Amino acid sequence: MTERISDAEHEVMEVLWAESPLDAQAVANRLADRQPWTLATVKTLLSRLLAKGAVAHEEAGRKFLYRPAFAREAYVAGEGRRLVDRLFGGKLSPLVAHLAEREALTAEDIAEIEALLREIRS
Amino acid sequence: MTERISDAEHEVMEVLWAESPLDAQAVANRLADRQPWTLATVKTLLSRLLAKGAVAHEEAGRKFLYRPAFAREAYVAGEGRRLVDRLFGGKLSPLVAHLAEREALTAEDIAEIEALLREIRS
DNA sequence: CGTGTTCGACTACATCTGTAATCGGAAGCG
DNA sequence: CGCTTCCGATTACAGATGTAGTCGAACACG
Repeated sequence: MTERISDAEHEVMEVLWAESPLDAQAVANRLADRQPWTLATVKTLLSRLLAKGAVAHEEAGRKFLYRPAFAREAYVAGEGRRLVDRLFGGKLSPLVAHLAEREALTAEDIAEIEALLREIRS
Repeated sequence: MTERISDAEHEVMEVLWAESPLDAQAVANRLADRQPWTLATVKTLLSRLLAKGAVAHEEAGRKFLYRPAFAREAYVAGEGRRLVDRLFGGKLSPLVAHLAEREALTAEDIAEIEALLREIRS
């Protein structure tokens, strides 16, 4: 939403986008192989996300089930826009140019993007 | 460099990338129409950037002249990569797809990117 | 030479972030 | 009905960040 999501919080969001609703314990479990956080840490992050309105919780007995408050698509689009605005004056082509120049897009990547553009143009 | 640059610090970097070397006062002046920061704030940001190794200073009499320690190109490429990694599993095409879908690229934008890709492919 | 000006350096302080421990109440076990 | 356990809520605390004031030294002006 309007509130910015930090890196650590983002990790939690990814888990919930992959599967939800989940309780705190479950979220911590899915995070286990990516991050060395304790359950307490995950709980804190969930609370903060809740306060920021990035996740919603639903009471299930004595515990909460958390789910994202918006789709990953929306988040990703927002972050992408933010970056493109900050670094490329809002224009997409320079981003493509930069990454392309430095990262050597595979032929497949190029084909994919070209197909995309063709579709948009029509 | 390895050190992350914050949003406020980034604003300062932009000024220096546009023109350098500049002393603190000059940087504050160029920032004036973008940010309501006082000279003191700008000085703090410059010190932090110095500590992070993002700018270098050269003594000129009793004052310092600051200049970026690396090209904007490098910074931009790094940030772009960071975002693409975090949000798109390192693949560029989904980013293009998302932005394209939501932002309605102009015909010109599309042509530009296509030209770019054609060039890369060859 | 004295005094106001100008710098950078240092200090300040609230908020956000990363990371976690503790506390009080509810639930379950015996 | 007690004791253990599990949960969310509260508290903790260091480092980063946004934003800025103060201090001591060097200069410039008169």
